[in-house]
Amino acid sequence: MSGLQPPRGTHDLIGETMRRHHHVVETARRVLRTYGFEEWSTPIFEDTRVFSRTLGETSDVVSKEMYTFEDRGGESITLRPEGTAAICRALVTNGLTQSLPQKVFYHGPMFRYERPQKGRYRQFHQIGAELIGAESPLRDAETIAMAQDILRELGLGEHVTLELNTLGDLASRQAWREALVAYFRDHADALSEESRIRLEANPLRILDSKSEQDRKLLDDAPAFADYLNDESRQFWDTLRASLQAFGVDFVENPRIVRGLDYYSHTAFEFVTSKLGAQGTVLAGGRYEGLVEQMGGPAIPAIGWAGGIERLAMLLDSVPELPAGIALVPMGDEAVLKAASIVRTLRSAGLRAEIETRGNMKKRMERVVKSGASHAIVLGDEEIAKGVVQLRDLSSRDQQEVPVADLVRVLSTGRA
RNA sequence: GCGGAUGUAGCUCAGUCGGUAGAGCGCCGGUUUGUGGUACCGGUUGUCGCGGGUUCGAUCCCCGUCAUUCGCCCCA
Repeated sequence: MSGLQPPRGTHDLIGETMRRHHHVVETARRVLRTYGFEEWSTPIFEDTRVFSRTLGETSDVVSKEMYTFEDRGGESITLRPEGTAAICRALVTNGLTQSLPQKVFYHGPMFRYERPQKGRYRQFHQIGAELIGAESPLRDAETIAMAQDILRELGLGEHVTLELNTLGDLASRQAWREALVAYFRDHADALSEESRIRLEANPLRILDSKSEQDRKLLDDAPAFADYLNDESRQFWDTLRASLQAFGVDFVENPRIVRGLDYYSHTAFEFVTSKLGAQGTVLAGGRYEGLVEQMGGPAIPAIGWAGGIERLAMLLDSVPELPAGIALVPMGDEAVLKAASIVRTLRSAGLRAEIETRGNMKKRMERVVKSGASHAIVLGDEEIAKGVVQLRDLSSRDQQEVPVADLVRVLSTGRA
């Protein structure tokens, strides 16, 4: 109870928590394969510039949430706060900009120095996918469809809705941003204190504000739709048509913006109301300048990342270990015999364990509690005859089975 | 970084108007080491989150701290 605790915002993945976590990753991995995505694993720490350059110096993540330190050689190192920048770095480092598209997924721990809350940790886990070399909005739609498939496979289809927005291209966004800043400057008095700060640092964030006074102001703010140039508008139209073609339902939400600077055009979030303030469960968008910032050519990409802890908390059912077979040997000789039987069962792919503690009643109690489907009881008498007692724990039927026939009986269910 | 709540056995929680603590569940053993989750009997568990202060005496009061949780910020 006292003594050493895990550091603030970290937690141990044990038992049910770990099974849920694992189920999320395994399910995602299965779906991702069907889309032709391949798994990459990049270092957990990187040269600080990988993140500081690309995420935008003014973003909160870079300015106050990164775990940055100097290593013994004097290099500035950062524990990765997200996955995308590192994937782009790896793409360039490994010379893969010549062979596009690259369809990549990853999962693992990320680190952000934030105030912990339910579903928000300092070390948390993400699973993410990046399609680098995404030539058309069709790829955006496909990548979003993939995310939706994963959520459905996890049984979260009912809990989660897709919210979609366009951020336009750089030119559209700049024109709109100027109009927006001008508008808010004129109404600075009516803005909340926080939004007045955002006005200078990251004005698009004001759209996201939860303050009521800001919301009122937003109704009359310049609408982005009026600033979309033809190219951006066409992209947006094609994206929505493609999503429909892939069978993806979505809700347009003009207030969706991105915390990180490298996004353009597509921005989306899968949202739930079941996790309090941490409602976003998976989010992503299109980014066009990131590979270039890593020293490669300008390559457009689309990607997303999901919070594994948040997804795991939403799962209705908890995956269990497969039911096993329990050996209950009575007597020293029987224990050794059980060891050899258990070995045979395991090499046949069955889960098998030996129960040796306590009297027979206690052993059977533990065996039943462990969720085993069968018990195998053996003592001197059985050993002499070369058989075991095989007991089906749900029907309570017990039969005598020759040791040599065990695997066959267990896998076919008949003698 | 800001504001609120919480912290007692492995778990859920009660309690002491200040005299070092309890219930249920769980766990362990027993009812002849050859048979089932329910029965009966017995047993086990705590630096009452940590540090300091007040007091003859603190788990209880005060201060600090750590952690959890809810909201803000931000985000997955």
